[in-house]
Amino acid sequence: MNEQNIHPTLFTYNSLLNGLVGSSFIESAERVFVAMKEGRIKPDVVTYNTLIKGYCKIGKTRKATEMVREMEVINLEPDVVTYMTIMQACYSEGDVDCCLSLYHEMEDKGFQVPSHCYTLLICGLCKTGKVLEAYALFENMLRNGCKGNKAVYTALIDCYGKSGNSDGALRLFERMKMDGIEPDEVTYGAIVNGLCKSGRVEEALGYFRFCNENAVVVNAVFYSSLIDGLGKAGRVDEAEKVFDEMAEKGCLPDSYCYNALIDGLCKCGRIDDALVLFKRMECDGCEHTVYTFTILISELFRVHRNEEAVKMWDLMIDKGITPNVACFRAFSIGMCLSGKVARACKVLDELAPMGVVLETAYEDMIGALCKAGRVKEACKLADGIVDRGREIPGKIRTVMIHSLRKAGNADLAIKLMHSKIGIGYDRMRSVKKRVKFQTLVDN
DNA sequence: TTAGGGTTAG
Repeated sequence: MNEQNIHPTLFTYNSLLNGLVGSSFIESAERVFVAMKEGRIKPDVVTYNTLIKGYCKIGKTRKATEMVREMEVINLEPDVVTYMTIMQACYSEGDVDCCLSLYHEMEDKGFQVPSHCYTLLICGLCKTGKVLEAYALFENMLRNGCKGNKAVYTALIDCYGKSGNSDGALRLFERMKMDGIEPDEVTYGAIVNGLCKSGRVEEALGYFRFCNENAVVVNAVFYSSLIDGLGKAGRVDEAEKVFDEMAEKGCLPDSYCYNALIDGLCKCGRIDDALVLFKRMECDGCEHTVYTFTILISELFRVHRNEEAVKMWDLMIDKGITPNVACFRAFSIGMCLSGKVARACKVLDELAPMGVVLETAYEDMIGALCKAGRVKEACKLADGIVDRGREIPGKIRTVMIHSLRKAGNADLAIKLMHSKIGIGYDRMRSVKKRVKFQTLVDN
């Protein structure tokens, strides 16, 4: 046996490292890595890439990036795999800017940019709604000899649809087929969603029929878009039919489907049917979500069933569902307009210790009151907010001015702009004369 | 021995 067979080779080390990283034994991998650096066989680019993958896998993208710098220090050139590993991690974290800068770095270094790199960039840009940049990169991708793929086309189609350009989406759809890429249920889902969002429900139904006739199995995402589109177009009876049909076809409605139908029923004034479906949702084993509650709370307030709306809110909190900004907006606006401004503020205070911070809450409440012409109550609320030191007076003042202007009350907005209301009160809340908002409507 | 993507909501 020669020496090479007795001692572990670089290949052995790297394989060992890969196994450890694959099982998320990162600390053991680090020990092996240190041993390599101190030993006879020095780490190579594969060693580094493997460890970088390990860091990315456990969410330590920063540490992974530091490893690249370490490579540069020892004159070990990072390769395409190094860049792609980190880019994949950035993509998973939703950091498209990081992906872009890695891409530019690769280009600067003269690397052959892999097709998957373009895929990640285009999908990332589409997710953030940057349709033009995404399309420009798509053209780059083709120019550089890469072929379009299902994910790229679907992401672009979805992004075009969401930006209100369904015609652009349909053109890409045709191009995709010409390119020899077969659309699947996800692609059709994106098409249907885009069409529904721009009110082209009839065409969406056409694609639905096409899928049914051509053995394209429609999934719950597709159904939810269609149910939502039909409901928003006031065709809730058809939405109900589609909803029932999906279960018959063995596709269980998920919370998106329930919420879309509940919303459609509300929009058609069938709140009681919506409440029945709300109960059925739970019985069918489908969890209520913050969206379910938001839809129902808004609608109950809208039809002045205020008590029930409040009960709905309490039920949500009892169930441990955390309200988001939109949900609290629906609740607080309803409360303000039904004259319970103080109660809405109290609820907001109670949410803070639960770790729920709703940044625009006061703006929404002041805005709703101004819009309803209830400026006096808006002023009282504004004073209350400043009294409790919840916001700096200057910000509340700006909010009031914007709200008044938006509500068409330009006279009061100008009066507030030129007055000293809210000013003269410093951030340290030392006692200083402060002119109350209330004085705006007192005389 | 090292990198893999896309669709749903007020």
